[in-house]
Amino acid sequence: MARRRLAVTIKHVAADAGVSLQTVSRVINNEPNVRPEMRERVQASIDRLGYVPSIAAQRMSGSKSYLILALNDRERTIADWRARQGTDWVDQMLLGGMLECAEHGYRLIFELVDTHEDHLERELGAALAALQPDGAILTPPHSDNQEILRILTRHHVPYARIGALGDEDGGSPAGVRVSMDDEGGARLATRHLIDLGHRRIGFISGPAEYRLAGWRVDGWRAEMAAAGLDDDAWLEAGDFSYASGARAARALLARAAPPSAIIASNDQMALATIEAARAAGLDIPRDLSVVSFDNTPLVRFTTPPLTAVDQPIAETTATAVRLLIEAQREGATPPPAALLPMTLVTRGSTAPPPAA
Amino acid sequence: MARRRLAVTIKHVAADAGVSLQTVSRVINNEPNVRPEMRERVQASIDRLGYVPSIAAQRMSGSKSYLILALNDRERTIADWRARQGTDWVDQMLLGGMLECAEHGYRLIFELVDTHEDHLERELGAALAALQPDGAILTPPHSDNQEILRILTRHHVPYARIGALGDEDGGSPAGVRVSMDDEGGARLATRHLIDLGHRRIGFISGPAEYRLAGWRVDGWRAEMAAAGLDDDAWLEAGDFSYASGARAARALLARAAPPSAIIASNDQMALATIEAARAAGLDIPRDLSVVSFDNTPLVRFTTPPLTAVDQPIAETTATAVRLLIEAQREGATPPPAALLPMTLVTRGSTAPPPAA
DNA sequence: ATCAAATAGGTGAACGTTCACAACAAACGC
DNA sequence: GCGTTTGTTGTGAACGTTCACCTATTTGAT
Repeated sequence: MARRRLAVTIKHVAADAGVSLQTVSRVINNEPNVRPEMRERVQASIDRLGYVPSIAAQRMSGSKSYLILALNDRERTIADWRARQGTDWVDQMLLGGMLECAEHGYRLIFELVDTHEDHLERELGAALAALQPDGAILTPPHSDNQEILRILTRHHVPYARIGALGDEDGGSPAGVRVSMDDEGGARLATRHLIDLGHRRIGFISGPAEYRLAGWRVDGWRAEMAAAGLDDDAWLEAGDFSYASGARAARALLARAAPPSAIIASNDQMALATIEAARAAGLDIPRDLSVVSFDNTPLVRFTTPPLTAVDQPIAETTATAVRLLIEAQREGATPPPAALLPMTLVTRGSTAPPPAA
Repeated sequence: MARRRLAVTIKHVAADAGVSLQTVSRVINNEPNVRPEMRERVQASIDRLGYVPSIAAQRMSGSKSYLILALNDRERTIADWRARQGTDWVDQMLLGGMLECAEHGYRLIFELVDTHEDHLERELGAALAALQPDGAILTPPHSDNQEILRILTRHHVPYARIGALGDEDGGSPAGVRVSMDDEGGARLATRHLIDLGHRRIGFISGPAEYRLAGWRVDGWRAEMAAAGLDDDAWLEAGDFSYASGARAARALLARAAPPSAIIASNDQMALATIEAARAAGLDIPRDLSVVSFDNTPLVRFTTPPLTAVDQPIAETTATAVRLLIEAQREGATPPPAALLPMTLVTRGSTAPPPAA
């Protein structure tokens, strides 16, 4: 089972170029105080031998580990995966983060921990001690988990919190924040419908415990008010599930003055809305316009394909990674927070309202 | 910027327990020749101090890195991600592999490399040298890329090839193989329809260059033949795209004796089949039964929800990881290949054929 | 009782890299 | 011309762990 040394190390390069280890190290890390001709000679040796520094050894001697952890809850992730739903954000998140990492020579590690109180400290601590990452990325609901922030701080691991728009991170100034503009997205959708001529625009909200659900309602309300339209008459509560969306859509369509357009706070509820409308004999978009939120692959294959507000999920993680890495360069003070805009993807489910 | 030493190391444990470093190391790695009472005492110190071995240091001294690479093509991955399609397998793959890794104290790293000839050697080599992983997982089409296999072999990194069912890996016996039983899945779907009473069962195939597409056709053919049914009359070629599925479905439905059931080789073509049938005024499942392949989240939200053959994607990666890790234990000789069964998920799109 | 083998534990070096510091040369101020 | 700064290179130790080897102690066979 001899799996021994054939890797080319810094020593080989040093010998080949006829310089000391330290000089090679300086070239690798782009440090100053190396004569250009020397630098070239060393670089030539590096290229010729195909030398690549060992991350393990670098980490050992106090340098970076070039690893960034993306923290996720083990149980929830497993449950989502078993149910084959709701994990779509995972690959977008991952890819966004990974590509940005790769860009800078870092690696993203998707770390699953048990976030229950009695295991969190041990599991997260173990992961941090074992990998010694250069940063961590937190997604909701962990972005607001004070215990996690505390542990990260104790281990001196800088973090980026995603989707935590609030300023309430009183005692934890160590992290950067990256958010999506949920309110702006809702405004986009609402304005699009108003521009098409709609006056009665229904809204199916998400569960109150999700702060982003509230922001989406806020955006719709603000735009309705700006256009002088009554809003509260057409608000129905959902909880992001298909069933709740169907219920809310039926309730809206049963109104004395039913809306000519409906915005659903996520894709599943939008799909439910389509079905409910179809069951009521309505044609989309002739009789009813529907706008969705999230823009998962689901909504491109409905009939008609759904107009949807697109969340920049991948960009969010990418931004988090970038801010984290930039913060490592000493002297740099990156902005403590970033807000990413949402966009509206117009497809076939929206049209002017039926001539009344 | 002092980011210095507060980590608890093996030295602290040794001092605390009053033994040598080596003894602690023996306890950590469950090696023999330690008295039970000694082992207990050391373990107690470990627990009390919350010690976790540093993976970087372990790797340094010739032990494992506890990292497994999941190789993917950078360009294709990025393209898929941009298009927001076809990446669903990514998270299933990742999660399956990651959970299995976590189970054994390993980590899965999703590594994107440029697989174009002139960059492959350098990029892959750099990744292997930098991370020194204990194994690599290859998915189609990389499973059959001889250049990749060669590089991995040269770096002494064991690998698992997914979806490479063939025995044609002449000179590369170092790897294990994990495949899904595409043929068996197609047989399941076909038999299900036969059991429901269908006699004319159409099949929409995938592109010929995908070997799995051929295996699916084989399964359908075998089962049809076993039931004494004519097959070739109801085979239409598709290429996994929505458009090709629509074309194939229309062709099938236009036959003089149209099929009472259609199996599509993937989900997108199944969706297209539904639309084509609906456009032709057919009710599903009353007039036409439809079975899909892949079982992505898409098909749970159609009307009706689709009966589908489920691919054990996550289980595939998990198995690959398990075989890879088991192979590390010396003396162990894991099976060189595993074949995972597919299952049929019965939903609302299949029913007995209309009484003729 | 004697000697060989097995078991339990310890010691120093090694892994590949960077850090702190020393050494030397060149450039600068006066 | 002399001390001082600045730039360039080298040296030895350190990081945290395991490996190879060594020394006791215990066990067992004769």
